[in-house]
Amino acid sequence: MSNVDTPRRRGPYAKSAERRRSIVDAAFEVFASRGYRGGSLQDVADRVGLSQTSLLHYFPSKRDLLVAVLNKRDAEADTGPIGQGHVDFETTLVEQARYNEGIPGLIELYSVLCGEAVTTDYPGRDYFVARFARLREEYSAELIQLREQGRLRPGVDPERAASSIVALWDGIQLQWLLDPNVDMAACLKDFLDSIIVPADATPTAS
Amino acid sequence: MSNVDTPRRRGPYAKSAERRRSIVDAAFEVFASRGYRGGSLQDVADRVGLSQTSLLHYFPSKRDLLVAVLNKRDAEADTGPIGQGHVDFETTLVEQARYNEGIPGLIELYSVLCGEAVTTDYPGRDYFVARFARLREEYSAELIQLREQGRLRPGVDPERAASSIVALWDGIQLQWLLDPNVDMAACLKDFLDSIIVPADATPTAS
DNA sequence: GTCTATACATGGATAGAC
DNA sequence: GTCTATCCATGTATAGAC
Repeated sequence: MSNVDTPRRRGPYAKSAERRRSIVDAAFEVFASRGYRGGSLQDVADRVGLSQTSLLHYFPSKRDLLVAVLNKRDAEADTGPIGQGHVDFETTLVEQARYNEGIPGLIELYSVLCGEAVTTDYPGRDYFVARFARLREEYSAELIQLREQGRLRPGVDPERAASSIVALWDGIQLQWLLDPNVDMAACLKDFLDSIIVPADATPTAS
Repeated sequence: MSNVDTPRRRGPYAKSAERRRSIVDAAFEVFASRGYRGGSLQDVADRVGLSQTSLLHYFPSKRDLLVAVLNKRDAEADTGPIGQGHVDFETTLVEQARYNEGIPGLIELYSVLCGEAVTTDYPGRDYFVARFARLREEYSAELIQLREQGRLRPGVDPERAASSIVALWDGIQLQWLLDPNVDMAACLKDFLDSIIVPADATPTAS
């Protein structure tokens, strides 16, 4: 609110924010490799070089830390290969998938927490429910738009196809984590080609 | 070895086997709703009406119990809608998916443990690695067979398609668990139709 | 802000009586 | 086979000194 744009005070505030960032980074790694339930605050604290209690000074509870980690995940996932220029739906997704192969930690975190999300009393459940709902809507809207351009193959249901894109992506990540030989991007591309007509196949002119 | 076929002794052995079964059943439920790491032996013991230490008499460690649960999962998953008569690859899969909607516990267990499987030092990791490898081989073989029958659509790569079938299935289960409105079987059918020509479309005669 | 000390619960697993 | 008692490790979280 006040003066976020003018970082006049370089004092404790800046340091505190940095601390928080490094804590979230550490928690990200811990949760990715051990899960939320399996990871401990002590693990996180050790990586930051802080005592477990000091860590709780920044994040009052483990749950709060998870929320922060999930937010960071969103931020990192948005940092895709392409900036904001809307190129092509299919191209964007495939490039994103290819790009993700370079950041296995992100995929690991996602897959682990997503599996845990279906358990009872899980703090991150709502996050995944909302995420899935949002992705389905977004992709569905994209597909409807493609249909209007005559690029959606006949008989394809946008809603179901949107669910399937998300599903295929999530599922292929699981396989890839357990066997890196699986070609995530290729699988995704094959599927997208089966429901979408390539852009250069129906242009106005060539 | 000795006389398994002749259940002469109805004594302690039969009872012990029954106990083991009920313990595995309870563990199945506990791991399904809380995960392996989140579930406790005490939870399991309480459901069976046994002390936690008595439970360890049957399964020396929590890890052993997980193995037993995973084996039970295989057994239950094999108990599909169709017996053993090989009808049609696509039909079999879709009916299996539809059937699974009636046993959410099985799906929940699978999804949770599968997510945990990508964490470090997880006892069930090998199980899932092997399972994925086997499914990919099986499906791939089926698709190659279909190709020989001229029922595989042109341009479809059997290996990748096999991976994708498994991936789509796993992923759609996750979504379904978090939102029952998602139509698992329909998504699977759509995808299969996009790579396989329906059986009644290329028969010898009609 | 950072720490030590500690509370308090829960976890898996063992020893040994019955 | 089943239990109680117990061990020992680990977990999250709090209190309070510095």
